[in-house]
Amino acid sequence: MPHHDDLGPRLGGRLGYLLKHAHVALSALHEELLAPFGISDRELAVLLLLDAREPESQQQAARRLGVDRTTMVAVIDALEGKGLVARRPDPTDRRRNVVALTDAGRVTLRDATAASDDAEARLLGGLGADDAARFRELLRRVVAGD
Amino acid sequence: MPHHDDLGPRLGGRLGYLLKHAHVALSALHEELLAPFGISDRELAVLLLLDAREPESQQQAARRLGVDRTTMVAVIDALEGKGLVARRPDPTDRRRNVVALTDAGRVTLRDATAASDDAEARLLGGLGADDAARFRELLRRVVAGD
DNA sequence: TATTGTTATACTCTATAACTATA
DNA sequence: TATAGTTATAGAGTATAACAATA
Repeated sequence: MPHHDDLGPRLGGRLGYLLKHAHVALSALHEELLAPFGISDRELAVLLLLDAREPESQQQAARRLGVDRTTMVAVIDALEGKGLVARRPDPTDRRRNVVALTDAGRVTLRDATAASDDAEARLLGGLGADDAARFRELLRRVVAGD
Repeated sequence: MPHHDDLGPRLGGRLGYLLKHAHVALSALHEELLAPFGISDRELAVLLLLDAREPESQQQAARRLGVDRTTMVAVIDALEGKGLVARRPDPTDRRRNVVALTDAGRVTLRDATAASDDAEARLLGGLGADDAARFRELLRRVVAGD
């Protein structure tokens, strides 16, 4: 991980620098805390999406996550290889795969989400509970464009 | 750019998702607004760093930005090719290059920084001035670990 | 021996184009 | 003709290893 020597206020205060490094720091925490469950932060995102939206075709899931459908193929391949999701042909349109969580996938999702909650809490550890909640809400509004 | 269909609160509220998409949105704004100056957001970061810290060796600059020294070689190559920075051998240690802004580099830095300020303002456009300042301060504390 | 800049190389992430099977 | 999944391929971005010059 970066060493973070002093940058001076001009670069160190830029939003691009700050957003990138916050994301890198959270990714490192996720890599560490999700390791026991054998999944990545991106795979957890797909499990969360399927849990909320199932049944969902691969392409629908890809659109919601903002990635290409060809990217989704490899992610689903990996999750299926671990037994966490299953592809079934959609009976009403046999071009499609419906992707659904398995029982093992639901267990992993529950435990890995708790680990991710821990990673988020560590990232925001320096803020008190009130400021952490404020930060979450402001960040949500930034992304939503409100 | 992503279409952002509804994700449900579980995924759409995760910090990893929010930080990534805020960063992607800002990168897109930077790509658009920095185009007239012929530099990328990463090149602007290096110009800002050199302006604050010059004279600086390539390796010192790389450490401060948290990237590998081999990555910095290509960035400096590009900036030098555009006439915005110049490499000089360090007289006191001839293994090193001292990298300094040229006059053209200083002009580009000034104008591109104004464009980047505009990009940041657009990203935070939905927040009022008070909330934008609050968000900046909280994000800075998150990265600093305070 | 260790360090700086460099090159060559490889690995990850992602997208584009083309193929297939269905519609 | 168009769409879903897939494969092959290529382009960023970044890191590791090895080399030459210098300390």
